[in-house]
Amino acid sequence: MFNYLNELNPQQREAVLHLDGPLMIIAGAGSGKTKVLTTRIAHLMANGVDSFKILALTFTNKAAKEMKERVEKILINREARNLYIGTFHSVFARILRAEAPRVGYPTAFTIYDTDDAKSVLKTVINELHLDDKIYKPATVYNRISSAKNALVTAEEYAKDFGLQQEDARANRPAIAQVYTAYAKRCFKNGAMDFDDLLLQFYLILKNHPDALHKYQHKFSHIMIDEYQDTNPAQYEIIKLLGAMHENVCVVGDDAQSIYAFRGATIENILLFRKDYDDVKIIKLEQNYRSTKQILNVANQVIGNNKGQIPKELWTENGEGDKIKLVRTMTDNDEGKFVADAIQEQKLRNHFFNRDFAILYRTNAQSRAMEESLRRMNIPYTIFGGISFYQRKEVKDYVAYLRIIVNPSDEEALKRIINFPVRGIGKTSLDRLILVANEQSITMWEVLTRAASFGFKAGTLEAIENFVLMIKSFASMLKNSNAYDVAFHVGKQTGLVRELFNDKSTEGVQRYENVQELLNSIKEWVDDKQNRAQIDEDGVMLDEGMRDEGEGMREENAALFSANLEVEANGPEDPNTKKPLREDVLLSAYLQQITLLTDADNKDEHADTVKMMTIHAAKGLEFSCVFAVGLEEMLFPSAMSINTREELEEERRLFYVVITRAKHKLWISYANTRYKFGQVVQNEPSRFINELPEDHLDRSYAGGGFRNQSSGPSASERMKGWGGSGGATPQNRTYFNEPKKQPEKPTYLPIQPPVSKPIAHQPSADFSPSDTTDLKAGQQVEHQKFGFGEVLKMEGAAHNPIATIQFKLNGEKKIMLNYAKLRIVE
DNA sequence: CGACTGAGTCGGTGG
DNA sequence: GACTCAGTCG
Repeated sequence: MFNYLNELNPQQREAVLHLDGPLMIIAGAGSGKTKVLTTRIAHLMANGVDSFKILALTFTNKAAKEMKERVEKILINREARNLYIGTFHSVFARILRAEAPRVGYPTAFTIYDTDDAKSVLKTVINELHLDDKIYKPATVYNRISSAKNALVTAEEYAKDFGLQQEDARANRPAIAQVYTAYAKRCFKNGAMDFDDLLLQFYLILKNHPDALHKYQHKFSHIMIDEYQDTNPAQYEIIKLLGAMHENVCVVGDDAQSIYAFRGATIENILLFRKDYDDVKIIKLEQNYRSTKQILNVANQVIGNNKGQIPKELWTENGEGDKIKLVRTMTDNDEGKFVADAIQEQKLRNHFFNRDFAILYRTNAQSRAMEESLRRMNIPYTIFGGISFYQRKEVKDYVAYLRIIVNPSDEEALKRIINFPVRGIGKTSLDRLILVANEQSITMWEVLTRAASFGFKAGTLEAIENFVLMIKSFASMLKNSNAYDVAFHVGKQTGLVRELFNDKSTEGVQRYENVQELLNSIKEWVDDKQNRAQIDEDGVMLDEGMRDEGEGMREENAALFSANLEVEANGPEDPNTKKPLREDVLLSAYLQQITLLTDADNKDEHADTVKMMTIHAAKGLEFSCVFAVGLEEMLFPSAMSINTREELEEERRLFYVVITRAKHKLWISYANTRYKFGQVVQNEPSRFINELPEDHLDRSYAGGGFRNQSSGPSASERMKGWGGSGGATPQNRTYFNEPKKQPEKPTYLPIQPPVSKPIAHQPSADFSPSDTTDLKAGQQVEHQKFGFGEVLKMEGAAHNPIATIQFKLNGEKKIMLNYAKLRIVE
């Protein structure tokens, strides 16, 4: 082991050497925070701390992964893999697999993402007969989320006079009811939302002394990254967990606190000092990232905020260029400028694509950038926006997997009950929900006992087949790993085949996405199995769950899979088959993917220009940064200019974007910009005025960059050929655009067949025939389309579809249940 | 039942 | 401009 301590400056070393007792590290941007954290972990282990007892919590999977890798690099032995490093959400989710039954949840509980949660909210809002124009799911979701982040349960919420008043003033007096109903429904579904992962864990620690005791012992040393981003729930949990050893080390930078909107509070930094008797405080102020010019600008900007923890970042790095201030006429010109500048820098200074980042306030701003980069043939990757696992086709597939692991999961059930079509339509679904609510049972229970609720014969048969199918999948859980189950499900349901048969561009993409999903499951299973083989003691300790004890684990594994079959096949002899190890089980996989974000699936090392929001860029660094859209109403956001607190958070955001840059920084704004399809004019951001003049290069700001081209602008020229700028999720990572796209829109899409039918006067004696036995080859007459010949018959028995070649109107697909056809011969 | 269409809406950041 | 929702039609 090399002497890692030599790599540190005095402050960093001091932080690493402080092994026991509370420690707070105030780490300025680019001051080597991750290095200190990882070195400290290594040092703890070198000094005899059991690697299983170290807990490190981050906010992103990426940060967790990086930390793991860097610890592994320092340590030569393989101890690093025993560390408990992860995001708050993933670590707590893992613990909850073992502890959730204490609060009445199943071990294989489902984690609802934001879409699932909003969908549940929509359901309960409707059931409460509230107007969903006023009680918008998104708004209500945020409100409930804030409550949970502040550890306010539905009960407490309803009792809190202040909250009731706030809601009344906002014309949403029934939020408390919605919260209660929502919580109840999630519980019934065996599902937790993101915030529940914190709230429920907290409740368990608070109400179950033995659980608290267990985890206090389990984690002798705790480290928290990005401490300024913690919310009260996280704060309280850390406080509980750390209360026994008091070996809590937090790292944060108040200047980079940008997550107040999801409940984070800087208060936690102040509170930390009060919670322990002697908190060691260390400041890291030497910046290793940026040039002097950039750092000076950053320092000045943040100086406009009141109440910062005093610190002054400095650097030994070179002077560097001045910051380039750019003004353009339109948002499209802004994009064009950025693309040109990237091209120029690549040629002149030999930068790679990967050296550039375009950072913006809102995701919507990516479009103008994309268009110009595409036009210049510059490869780019957009981070943020819709995650792979949120895509419809992927989510549908996953819904099947969810339902077999947790049949109470109503959201999953609703997605797939009639997909692919199996004759359980909206009417039947409504009925099902009605019965479930009346009887206070889950939809799944209604399905399993459908016969006793008087569904009509056809529907009943469809339901019974469906139930049988799901049960047969569930019976696989016990003996098969996640991949085998998933593969089987795809095959049996016809999901994969259906997508395969769709040869449209989107269809092919969807098929590929589903293949990708299967690959990811395979990879996950293989990875887990490989890791497992390394352990000699045969105990599954993968991510540090060893202390749970073997008995516990098997019990869990049995529980997961038993869930369904108990009713399906009767209790099984537990001795016939050994239960599968927990970590290759489908339920574990499902919980994990919900916590993945868009960024976790993309290659950050690819040689592409990176585009993302400033929020998403926190913790990252780039040689060249374009901070775009510095306009009033956009940055600062129109919604954040009413209070000092809000405005200061926007300013911190500005500070964050400046400090992402290592060598070169452009700050740009446009005079006009499209918003909701309309042009709006904006003033330059007030933050521009806070930039120190002597560090600015204004040669692009005097209107020097105008709409200089004589012809129509890039975006205008691109209009009309397809794609809304390529912002579709499928092709967000874009490599060398094939040159098939002409400079001018000479290509027009093929016109779809004429949609208006050529008039046909029905025969005088027209009367619809019984078409149940219609066969290919028969001659028919259609009320509107006229005479034709049946080419083929397809579709399910309850919904037959005929393809008919009409003499006047060409080939059409006709659904016999609705169309009126007369059989001629 | 489901694909299509026109109208209406739009508050942003994320695990 | 993009997305969702209610209504229409085959």
